[in-house]
Amino acid sequence: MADPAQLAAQLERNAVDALPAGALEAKLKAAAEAGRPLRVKLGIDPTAPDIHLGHTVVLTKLREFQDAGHTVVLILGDYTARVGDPSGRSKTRPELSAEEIDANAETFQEQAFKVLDADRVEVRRNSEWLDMSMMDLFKLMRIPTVAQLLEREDFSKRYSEGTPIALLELLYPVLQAYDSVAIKADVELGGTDQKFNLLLGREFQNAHGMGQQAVLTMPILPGTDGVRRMGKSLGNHIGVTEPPEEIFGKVMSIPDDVMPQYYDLLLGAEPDSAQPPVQQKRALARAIVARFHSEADAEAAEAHFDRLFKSHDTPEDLEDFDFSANGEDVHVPGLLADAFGMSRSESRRLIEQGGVSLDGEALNTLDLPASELDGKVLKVGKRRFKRLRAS
RNA sequence: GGUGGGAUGUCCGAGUGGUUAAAGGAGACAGGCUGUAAACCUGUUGGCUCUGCCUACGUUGGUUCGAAUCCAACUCCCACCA
Repeated sequence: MADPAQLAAQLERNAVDALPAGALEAKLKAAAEAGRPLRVKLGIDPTAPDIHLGHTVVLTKLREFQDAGHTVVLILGDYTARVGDPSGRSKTRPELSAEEIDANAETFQEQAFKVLDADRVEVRRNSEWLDMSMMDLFKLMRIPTVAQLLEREDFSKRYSEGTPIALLELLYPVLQAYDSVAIKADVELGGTDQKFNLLLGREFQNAHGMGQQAVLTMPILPGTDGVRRMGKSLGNHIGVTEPPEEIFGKVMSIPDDVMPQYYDLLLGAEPDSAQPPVQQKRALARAIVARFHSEADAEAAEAHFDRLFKSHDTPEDLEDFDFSANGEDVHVPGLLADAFGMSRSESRRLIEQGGVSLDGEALNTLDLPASELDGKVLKVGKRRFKRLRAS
């Protein structure tokens, strides 16, 4: 095992906070001496079914711990998901059903293993210990004070703005902090927005007379809009299970100025500044696709991208859309609506704006005979295609 | 429990009896430019059998030729006081 100081420095690379100073190194040292692996905690609430690149920032860091011989304790927050983490939120989260959460937890775990080494993970669900009696809960609720909880930026902001804060939400940090007690965490990782919760975990461990975890916070990856944090509900995410072409395309659409962050946080590398920005971004997109799929997929995705946006060809394997030809003219807005899942009014607008084409020719009529449509490529906007088949 | 304020389209937010499918902004989408970047210009942004029709301003009912706008009840939210 490497020298603790060196390893600590390596593990703290690109972390925003490593608290308290020197704690990680001390933990590593103690572990090395005792000859036991550290228990490194990450809690994820399965509020959405997919893991996106934002999640992988912290997962990648966990992987580094694994590679150094430590154990990752992945907590699927099935119980806390029902509470709803208010971190960075300005509104109360909607309530999820137990079934949704369960299904999400399944896929989450599966997808997390795209980054983590499955052999060195202990997967737990926090319902195992959070489904406790009120008496036990009361004991936990004595630990933090209201002032302490309200100190948190998002709470204090909501409080002073008059945005409602459910009592339940105030309880969230308590539950997460108790997770650390339950699994005896040595280290806990999270996004910078988790700092308060992670630190509260230390306090809880102390109150339970156990060693306090070291805390490591990672930067938040911006979404494809380059502004807000990546999140599924914000519609700016790139999911790790998305098809290669999708990932490639989405990466190509991020603003240039967040490229260095993507490089740093996802690849642990820097862009080749000798190259023009487009080339830097292509290399980034290739690397990300290769990571979650394969080199071959990355190449194919790039070729696909070029076909679409460089040579403006249609993709090679596009989906068929069967429409019924009954002798009468086909009402194109209806066809579009059925083929692409939009409203007829929306289709009509797109046609009027020249956003719809048939075999590359802009469409300007609303009704066409089936023979004019059969076998042709219908294109909507820049990237939605279907091949029409009369039936 | 008392008093006062509020609920408008994806979001924010104007609008206090008629020309309001509802100002403005954001976002989104489409077209131009381009590197599916940014910036910028233009257009669109409830639905439909689309030069018209239907549905919409918390819910229900009422006043009126006519209501998002007035009245009543109800639901929910916020603030202050207790």
